Amino acid sequence: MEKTVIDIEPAASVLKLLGDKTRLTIIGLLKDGECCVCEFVEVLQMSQPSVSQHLRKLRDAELVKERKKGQWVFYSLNSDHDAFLMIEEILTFIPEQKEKLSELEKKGLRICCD
Amino acid sequence: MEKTVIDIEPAASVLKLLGDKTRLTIIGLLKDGECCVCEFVEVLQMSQPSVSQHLRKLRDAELVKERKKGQWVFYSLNSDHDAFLMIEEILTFIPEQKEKLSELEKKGLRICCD
DNA sequence: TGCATACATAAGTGCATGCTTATATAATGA
DNA sequence: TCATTATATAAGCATGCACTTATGTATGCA
Repeated sequence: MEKTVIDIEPAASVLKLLGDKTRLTIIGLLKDGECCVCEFVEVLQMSQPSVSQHLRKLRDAELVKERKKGQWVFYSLNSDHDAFLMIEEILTFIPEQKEKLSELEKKGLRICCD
Repeated sequence: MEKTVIDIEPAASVLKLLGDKTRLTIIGLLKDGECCVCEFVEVLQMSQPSVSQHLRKLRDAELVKERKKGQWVFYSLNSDHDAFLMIEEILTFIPEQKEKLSELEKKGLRICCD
């Protein structure tokens, strides 16, 4: 994929969205594939409405896509976004988040979403 | 320089600071060398106190260093910061800001600070 | 049909943020 | 010494933001 220059204002908007611990963790989790809302709630140890509201911001900015399957909604990174490469690059600087998901599995809490 | 992993929380803090049009522009300008406050004021077309307050946030986070020379204060990127490499990487995705400085010079407004 | 589950949305609240105006500090130069 | 220039800081204000609680919506299943 070709590296695109992102204007200051949209770039700042994306960075602002990433500039929140919760959302940065969400994006970090999505690096390794899609997740459903209930997984975020478990991993982040936050209320469901709070998580939903963060996801809405990310979706409004089109940083993530949603896929509905049954009663679940799966979120994933939107690789078509202008800032996708920048986000991927940023994610190389933060710790792997998928470990949190495997811990979930150990606890048997990743029961939903299949 | 060795690439360091930055924990989620400090990473989010840095991204939050960059997630503002004004501060992102300031950091972009500093990529090409140090600038003094009056230059920022001219380039950004903002009030001096507002610029100073943004610089203070960047300085409090140690993203930038200051150097006093006469009545001027020159700011520069702090290459010792844990997030320096990440910031440099992010800057490769946004437009060059130094053009704004050369425009200043054309206008003869980069008179101070020598 | 009715209940449970997964998720979204709305409304309210407290705190953070970015600006403005006014003033302080510090260096320079007449 | 006094005015000027460069910068910082303080206080006030309007807006934004992240949370909570309460409720709405949609799907699945007995």
